[in-house]
Amino acid sequence: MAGMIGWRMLDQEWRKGPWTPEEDDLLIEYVKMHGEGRWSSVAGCSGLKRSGKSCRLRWVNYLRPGLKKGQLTPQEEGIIIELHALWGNKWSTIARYLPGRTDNEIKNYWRTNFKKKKTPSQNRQKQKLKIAFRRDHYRQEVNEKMNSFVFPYKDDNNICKMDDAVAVKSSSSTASEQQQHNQSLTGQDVASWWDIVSEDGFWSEFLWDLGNGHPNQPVMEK
DNA sequence: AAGATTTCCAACCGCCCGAAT
DNA sequence: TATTCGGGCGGTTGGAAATCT
Repeated sequence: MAGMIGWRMLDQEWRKGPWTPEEDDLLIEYVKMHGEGRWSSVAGCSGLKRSGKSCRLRWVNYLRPGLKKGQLTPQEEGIIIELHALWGNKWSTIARYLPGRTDNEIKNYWRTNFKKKKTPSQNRQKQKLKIAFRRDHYRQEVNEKMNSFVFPYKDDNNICKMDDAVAVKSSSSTASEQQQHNQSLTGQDVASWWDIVSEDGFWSEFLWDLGNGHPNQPVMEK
C-alpha cells in the first residue's frame, strides 16, 4: 500500500476526525475476526486508515458491546461522586464499577457538572474544596446515620462497615495494597449498596447540588 | 428571528508504563 | 541493561446542539 512503511503508515496518512459508519463496520469486522487488542495492526488487516490508538478509542468508547447509551442514572451519578471522592480523577478505575460506562463518559460528566468556567487554577482550587468538603461531610453523615449498615467493602474474611472501608482505604500505604482493596469492591456491590441506601433519599441532602446551599449544610462558594 | 453564549461529548494529544527485544 | 514499541490513561480541544438575550 502506498504510504506504508512495512505494516505501518506514515503519521500524516492517518485519517482523523469523526468516524463514518463504513469505518465502524470495518473496525467491528476486524474485532470479530481478531478480537480486541493488537490495535496497531488494524490498519494493515482491515484497510482502515486510522491509527491504532484511534481504533482502540473508537471501540472502547463507542462500538464495544454492552455500552449503555443515554444519561447517567442518579445511582450512577452517586457512585461517580463517591468514588471520585476516594480516588480522584482515576476515570478508568471508576469506570470499572459502572458497567457499560466508559472512562471518557465519566470524565465528561464530571467536567460538565463539577468544573464550572473560571480559570483553571480557580477550578482546581474549587474542586479540591468540594472534594474535601464532600469527604468530610460524607464521613460525618455516615457515622451518624449508617453506623450499623453493612457496606459491601470486603476484606478476605469479613464484611466491613462503610467507615471501616474508608479507613482501610486511606491506610493502605502502597499502590498494590490500594489496588487490592479497590479490586475487592465490585460494580455490582456498589450498585446494590447504592440502591439500598438511596431509598430514603438522605444522600441528596449532601451529595447532590453541591454548593446550592442545602439548609443542613454549609453553603459552598460559587 | 438572529446572533451570542453555554453545554455536551467524540476524538485527539502527550505522557507513562510494562513487555518485548 | 538499555532501547523500542504498543497500549492505556488523563487532560484538552473543537464543533454541533441547545439555550439565552
